[in-house]
Amino acid sequence: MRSHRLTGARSCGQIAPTINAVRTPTLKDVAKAAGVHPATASRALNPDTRKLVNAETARRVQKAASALHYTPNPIARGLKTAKSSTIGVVIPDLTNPLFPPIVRGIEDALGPTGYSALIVNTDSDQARERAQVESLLLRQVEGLVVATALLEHPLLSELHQGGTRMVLVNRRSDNLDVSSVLPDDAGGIDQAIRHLAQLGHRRILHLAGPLSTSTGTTRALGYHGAIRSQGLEADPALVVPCAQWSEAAGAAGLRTALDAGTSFTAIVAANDLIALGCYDVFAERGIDCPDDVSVVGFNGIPFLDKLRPPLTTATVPLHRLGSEAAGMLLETIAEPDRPARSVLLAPVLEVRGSTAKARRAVGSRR
Amino acid sequence: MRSHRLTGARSCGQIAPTINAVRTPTLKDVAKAAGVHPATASRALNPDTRKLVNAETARRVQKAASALHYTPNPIARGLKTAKSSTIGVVIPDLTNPLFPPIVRGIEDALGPTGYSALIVNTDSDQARERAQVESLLLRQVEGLVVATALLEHPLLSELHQGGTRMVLVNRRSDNLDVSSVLPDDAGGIDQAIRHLAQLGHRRILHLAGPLSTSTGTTRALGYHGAIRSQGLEADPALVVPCAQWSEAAGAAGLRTALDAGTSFTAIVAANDLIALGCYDVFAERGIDCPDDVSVVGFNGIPFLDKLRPPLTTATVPLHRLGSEAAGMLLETIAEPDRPARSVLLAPVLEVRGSTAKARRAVGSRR
DNA sequence: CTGAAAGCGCTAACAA
DNA sequence: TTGTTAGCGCTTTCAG
Repeated sequence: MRSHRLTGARSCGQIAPTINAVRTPTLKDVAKAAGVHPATASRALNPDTRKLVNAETARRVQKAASALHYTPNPIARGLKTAKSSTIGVVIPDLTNPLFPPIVRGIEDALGPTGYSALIVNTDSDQARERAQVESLLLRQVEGLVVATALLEHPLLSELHQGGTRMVLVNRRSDNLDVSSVLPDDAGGIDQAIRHLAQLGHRRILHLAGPLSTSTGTTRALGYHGAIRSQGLEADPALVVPCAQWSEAAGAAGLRTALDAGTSFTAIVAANDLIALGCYDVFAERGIDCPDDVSVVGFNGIPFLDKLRPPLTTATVPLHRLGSEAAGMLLETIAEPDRPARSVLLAPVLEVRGSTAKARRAVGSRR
Repeated sequence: MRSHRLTGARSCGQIAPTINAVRTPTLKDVAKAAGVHPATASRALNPDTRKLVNAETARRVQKAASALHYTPNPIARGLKTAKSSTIGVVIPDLTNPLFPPIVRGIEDALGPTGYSALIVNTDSDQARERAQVESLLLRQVEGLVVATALLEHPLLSELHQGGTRMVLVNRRSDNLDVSSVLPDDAGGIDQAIRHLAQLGHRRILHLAGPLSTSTGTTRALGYHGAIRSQGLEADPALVVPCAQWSEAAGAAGLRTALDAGTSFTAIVAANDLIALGCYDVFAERGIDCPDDVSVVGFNGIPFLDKLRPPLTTATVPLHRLGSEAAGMLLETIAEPDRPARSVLLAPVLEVRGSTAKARRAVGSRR
C-alpha cells in the first residue's frame, strides 16, 4: 500500500492538502528538523523521558514534530519495547446482545490512552478459545479482558501463571487471583424476588444459568437466600438449571419444569435470554404473561421494553462493566504487582409489563 | 509482561508443560537449530519464498520450527514489510444491533487468513471518524471495511486518493470507485410494498432514512418505483425523511406525518429502528398495530420476532454482508489493480404480526 | 544534558 | 540454493 496519511487539516479548517501521499515522517525527520539527534528527539517526545532533556530543546523538538505532523509508529515502538499498545478482548459471541455494550465500554475507556482492542469470539468452545487467545498473544497483546470465565477454567489458570495480565468481566473463576468487574448477582436477584414477593408470589421458579459459571451459581445462591429471607416457599423442584445462556436453553428449562408438574406463579430467569426463551414456551402452551405467570430477566439488554410483554429485568450497567474492566487492566499493566481486586456493580430492577399480581398457579398438576 | 506462550499441548492431549515462561523463540533460534542462516530459515518458513530453498533444507527448518514451537513475530514482520495483517473496521456504533452480525461476518471471514480486525466507532461524528481512521492508519492497517459511508464523504475520497484500500459495506458513496457489498435496497422495499398491496393497502407512508446515505435514497427511490408499479397512491406527503437511523428519529418522523394530517394505512420504515420508533408513537397515541396501521421494517436485526407485535421486515443477510466485504478487501489488498466491483445481497421479506389487512386509515384529518 | 551505537525480529537486496 | 549485509522506526544503554 502506498504510504499515506491524513493531516486532519480539513477538520482544522486549514488549507493544506488533506492527504500527503509522501513518505510519512519518521523520528529521524523530526530530529533533523529540530537539529538534534534522533535519540534526543525520542526522549523529548516521550512523556516518561522528557525530564531527561533540556526544556528548551524539548520544546523545539515538539514544535518540529507537530509541524511535520509526526506521529510515532507504534509497530516500531512495539518491536523495541515488546509492547503493542493493544489488548485482547475475549467474549463468547459478539452477536449476543449482552456484549456490544460491554465492548463499547472497553473501547471508550481505551480510546484516550492510545490502546486498541482486538476482539475474539470463542463461541463457548474451549479449543476455539485456546486458539483465539494464542493468536492474541502472538500479536503481543499486553493483556486480556476476559468475559468467558468458567469457575473451573484451566486456560485462564495457565495464562495467569504464565504471567499474562488479565481482568475478568461479568464472570469470575474460582481460585484465580485475578481482578474482576462483576454485576452484583445476588443483589440483583434479591431485588427481583422482593418485587415478586410484594406482588404476592409465593412459589417462584428459578431458571438458573449454567452452574459452571459464577453468574449461574451466584444468582442461584442469591435466589435461595432471597427466598429464605422473604419467607417464600423453598422447593428444590423450583430450581431448574439451564445448560446455556440462551433462549433455547431457557425454553427447554421451562418445559422441563412444566412437564414435571411443578407449580409456580412467577419465574426468575438467570438472564434475559433465558427469559426470552420462556416467551416462546408461553406461546407454545397458551400461557399468558403476566396474567398466568410473571417473569423477570437479568442484565437489561436493549429493546426489552419493546417485547410482548415488556420484560421486567435487573438492569446491569453494562457499558460501565466494560470501561471499569479496561481501566483495571490498564492499571494492572502499569503496575503488575498491585494486588487483584474485585468491583461489584449494582443492578437496578427495571419493572415492566412481564410482572403482575399473582393469580392462579401454572403447572398445578401435582 | 513476562514473555510467555501457550503450546496448545493440553488440547492435543500431550503431557508437555502447557506454559513456557522462557523467552519466546525467534527466527534466529530456529535457524541455529536447523543449522542454517536466519535468512534461509525465513525463506523456508514463508510460503511465498519457500520455492527458493532446497526442499530438504526447508523440511529441516520446518521441523526445527515446530520442535521449538516457533511462531513468527508479526510486529517484527510488520515493521519490515510495512504490513500488519490487520484491517480496520469503521462502524457508527457497535451497540446498534445492525452491526454485530456484520462484524462477526468480517471476523469469521478473516479468521482463517491470519488477519485481525480493529474496530472503531464513529458515533456518526465526522471529526471522531477522522481521528479514529487516523489511528487505524497509524497502526498500519492494510485496508478498511467502512460501514459509515455517506453519499458525499470527503474523508473517504481523500483516503481513496491517498491509496488506502477499502471496501464499503451496507452503504456506498457517490463518485467513489471503491468496491462495496450492499443489500438490494430497492428490491427489499419492493417486496415490502407488494406484500402491503396484497393486503389491500393503498396509502403507504414511507419513513425514509437520512437522504445523505445511499440506503436512505435508494430505499426511497425503491418506494417510489414500487408504488408506481403497484398502482398505489403516490402522494408527496407520504414520504417523510428521518434525520437519523434511530428509534427517536423514526418516532419524530411518524409524529410529523400524523400531525400534518396525512392519512395512510401502512408504514414502510427505512430500517428496523425507525420502525421501532413507530411502536413508541403507537403507544403514545393509542394506535393499534396492525389493526389500525401495518408496519414493515428493514434489515432483520435480532429479536424482532419477540416484539409487540412481531415486526415484519426485509431481512438482510448481515453476516454475509460482513464476510463478503472482508473477502473483497483481502482480494483488493492482494491485487490492488483489480477493478472495483459491487455485490448486491437480496433481502427476504419475513412476514410477521405487524402487517395485516388494511382497515380504516389513520390520520384522516384531511 | 546530548550524541553515538546497538539492536528489537524479521525480510529483501545482493553476492557468492 | 544459500549466506551476507543492511535496515524497517524506535528506544536504550553507554559515553561524552
